[in-house]
Amino acid sequence: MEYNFRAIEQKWQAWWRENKTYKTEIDNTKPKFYVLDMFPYPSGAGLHVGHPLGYIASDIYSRFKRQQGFNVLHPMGYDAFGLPAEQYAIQTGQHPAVTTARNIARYREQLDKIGFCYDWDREIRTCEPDYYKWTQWAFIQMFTHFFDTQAQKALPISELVKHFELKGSEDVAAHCTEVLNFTADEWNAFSEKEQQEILLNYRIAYLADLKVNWCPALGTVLANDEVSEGVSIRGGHPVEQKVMRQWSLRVSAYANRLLNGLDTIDWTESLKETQKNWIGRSEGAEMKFRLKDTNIDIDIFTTRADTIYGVTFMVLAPESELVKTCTTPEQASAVEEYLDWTKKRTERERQADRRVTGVFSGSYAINPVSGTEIPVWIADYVLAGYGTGAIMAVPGHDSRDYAFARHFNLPIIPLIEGCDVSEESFDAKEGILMNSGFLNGLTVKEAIQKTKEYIVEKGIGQVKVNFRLRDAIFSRQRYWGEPFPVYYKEGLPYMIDESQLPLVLPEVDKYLPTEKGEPPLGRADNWRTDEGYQLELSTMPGFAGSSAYYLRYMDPSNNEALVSKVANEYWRSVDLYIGGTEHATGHLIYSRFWNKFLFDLGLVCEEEPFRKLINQGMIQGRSNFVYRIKDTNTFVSLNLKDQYETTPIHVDVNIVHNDQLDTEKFRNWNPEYKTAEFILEDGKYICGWAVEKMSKSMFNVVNPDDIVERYGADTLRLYEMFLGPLEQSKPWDTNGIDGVHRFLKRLWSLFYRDGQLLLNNEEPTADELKILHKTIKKINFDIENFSYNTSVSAFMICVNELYSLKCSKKAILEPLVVLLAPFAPHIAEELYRICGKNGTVCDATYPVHNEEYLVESSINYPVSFNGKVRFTLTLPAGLNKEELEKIALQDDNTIRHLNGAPIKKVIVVPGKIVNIVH
RNA sequence: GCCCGGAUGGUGGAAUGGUAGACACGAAGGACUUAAAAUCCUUUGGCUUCACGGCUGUGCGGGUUCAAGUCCCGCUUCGGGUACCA
Repeated sequence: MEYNFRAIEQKWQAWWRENKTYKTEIDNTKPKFYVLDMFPYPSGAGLHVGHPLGYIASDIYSRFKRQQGFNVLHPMGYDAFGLPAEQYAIQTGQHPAVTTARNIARYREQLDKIGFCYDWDREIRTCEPDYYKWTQWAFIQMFTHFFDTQAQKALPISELVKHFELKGSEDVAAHCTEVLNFTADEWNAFSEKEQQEILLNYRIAYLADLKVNWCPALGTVLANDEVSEGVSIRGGHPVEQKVMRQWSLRVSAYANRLLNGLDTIDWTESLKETQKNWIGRSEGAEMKFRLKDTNIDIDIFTTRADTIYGVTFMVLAPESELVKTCTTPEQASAVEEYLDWTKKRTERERQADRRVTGVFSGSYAINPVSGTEIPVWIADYVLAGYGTGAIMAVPGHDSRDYAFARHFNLPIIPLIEGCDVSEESFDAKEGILMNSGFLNGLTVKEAIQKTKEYIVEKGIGQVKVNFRLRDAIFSRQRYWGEPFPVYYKEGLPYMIDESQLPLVLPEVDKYLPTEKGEPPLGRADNWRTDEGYQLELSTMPGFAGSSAYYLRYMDPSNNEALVSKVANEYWRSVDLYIGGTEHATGHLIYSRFWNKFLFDLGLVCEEEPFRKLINQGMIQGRSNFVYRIKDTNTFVSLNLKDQYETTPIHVDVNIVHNDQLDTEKFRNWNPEYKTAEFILEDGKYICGWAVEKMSKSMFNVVNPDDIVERYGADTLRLYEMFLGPLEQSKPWDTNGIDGVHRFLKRLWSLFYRDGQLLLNNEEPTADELKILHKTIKKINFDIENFSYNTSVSAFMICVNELYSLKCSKKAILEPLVVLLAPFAPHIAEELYRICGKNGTVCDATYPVHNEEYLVESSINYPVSFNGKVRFTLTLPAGLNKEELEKIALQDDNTIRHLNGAPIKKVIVVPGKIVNIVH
């Protein structure tokens, strides 16, 4: 019997399906383990070979944990709402639901071929009403809650209303968009409309006029993490700033908890670092600068309170409300001109063009500490959205202020002893203060502290922590997303009743904005409540559906709740989450926020959703090239190309094997090459190669189906792991896959050769036991450390050694098969049966190594001279230092190497090495 | 600019401070075969030597150590993230 991977894999995939091998239920007799993959967006292109990398890694871990006796939850689903399906719908008129379903079917077919142990009964699709009902439901909860800054948690908005009724805005500890002041009497006298408007200022899901990232090409606003360098991440379209009334989530309220929570989870340092930077906590001081001859204060935020004596001007963001106040009649036209100009600039222009620009407002402010009079400027290097939208400029010690001061000829005062500010500012937070009144002689650190105390004491400021993290804009002017459970009455938003959920996405005639410029839902017939109120026209963004999906897997068909208490308390949180690093500032922030919110409401029992997280590296493409001789249809092999003038041309990597071109296939690949001629080397056409992005246009996309067809799923799984460390980016190179396939064939040949079953019941020798147990030890260690590439080599070494011993003993091979099962489940299942077992190998107990078999009777000692190894000595284990030294020094080789030189020192490390210093 | 990763043969990559290059691909040679595929065996960092062996070698320059790919300092370079965040 040959290793017939096609028959074996089909057989076991069918068997697993029929026997519901991967069905998971709550089982209180077993410890749980939750392994999750970041679910894919089902694109039209299907899976390429890079996608399954993380899925295979998590699959191995799931199977390993199951064999260790855990009850493993390992689900899969689809992040099915999104822009590409909608863009496709605009082009073709096909309903995105149709194309999405088709893409999902294709994904499923591809996934099934790889032999994953997903419990498909738990599959979710974010675009299904049964699923997005809970996304809408969560949104309603966010609307009806506010964030109490004292308690640091979400509380019902009704409690805030109670507070307003009794005390007005006094002593309110609620995270808000802007600080409001009103008395209880005023509150009670407000109209319903006024009250509702005020409450929006506090709700966790709120509607507000915001400066947003507007992407005209996509016809929608985008969140900060969906924009990079002034263009949209999806599609690369320009993004501009625009004020619009939008739904937002008060993520910033959770900034502190999002930051602190990082210390409690097992994520890579680099990912935590990225999140820390994104959250951007900075501790500083807020200070009031009085506008000269007025009673108006300008609030500024600074982390360098110590530099207060070096402030030579102030800058307001162009959008600041104080711009009007500060602008004098003489400067009015110049200021207006500047504001017009900044308004017209897109975010991209602003970022690309770092010229120093700004305008003097005409006003002066008074430094509250030194009493100095300083000019107030307006410039767009100060951002309205951060801090107070105004700064005190210290050109001596801030490079942006320095550039500004130089450009407009404003004074620069050095504040640190010995610093040179003639060419550039001194930004480092170190040194001894000078020119700074009562701060002179202090270190920067001491001075910051002292200034803070001083301003608090004098009532000119307060200590303040600022976060960079912004609230998440939650509206998209698009069709293919979750409808908001919102209707409007007199221009104010209200939630539809929870009993009305899900609010199902309506049909539209076209997936484009209306003539009036409303979002596509404006085209839907009767998009109103039963009472006739207009429903919200925007839909939710991509991250809405992915923010709590891990909870839904725990209890996917529950109609009463997002997740039942029982299911949540059993499965708790994700123990291992594997996915790409590109979600560091989007999904992984939003779902942590969402989970914390649900935690505050007592709906989930764990505050952090993902206990351990691993980022699999990106699989890059490896392109192949052929070299066409200029103006001909003749192609020259790689190593001969320098003799001609050639043009490199991308060639489909699927017609190249080990860099050798299949010239016949090449002729058929494209009619243009039908008559191609080749100049060969050694009878072969060798292609050049380069590592590039995996994409259709580079002809380097490799489809997992093709690999499965040619080598089988087990080979694909092993090979993806064998490529290199999981977390490292690496090019996909099919060269080398033969080695992994050969390994499986060789393993098979320990059982069957030339049609003969070799498997026997003979007693294993000590050597054979040592090989097995050494492998068990190594594999267990490697799996726990996610070092799957070295596991695969360990399996190869094991099989090679057993092969050379001609070992076909069941006592050795059966545990080996169980050990291999997480990596190559199909062949393992088949061989397990050949060993005479009945159940599935998935439930076979994972082997544990026995140290007794690993004891070495002799040790190979390298003997080195001045650290250079010259020869080795094979000596019995258990010799002590003195014995080892004596033997080594007496050895002929030692005498020869020393050649009479005196010995200075001998280092002996028992079990390791002997080093002779001379 | 800042932050985080990398850099080891022709290639992918191994190596708790202790024999650098495990394992695999590729290449070369050989066995089997009418032939090919498959399989098996041998060699394979570079230089040098008939050979034993020697020299050299983990991006570059220093250092610590009996011993450095591994630790420390200073660079070079390639990826990734982030960017007027005061």
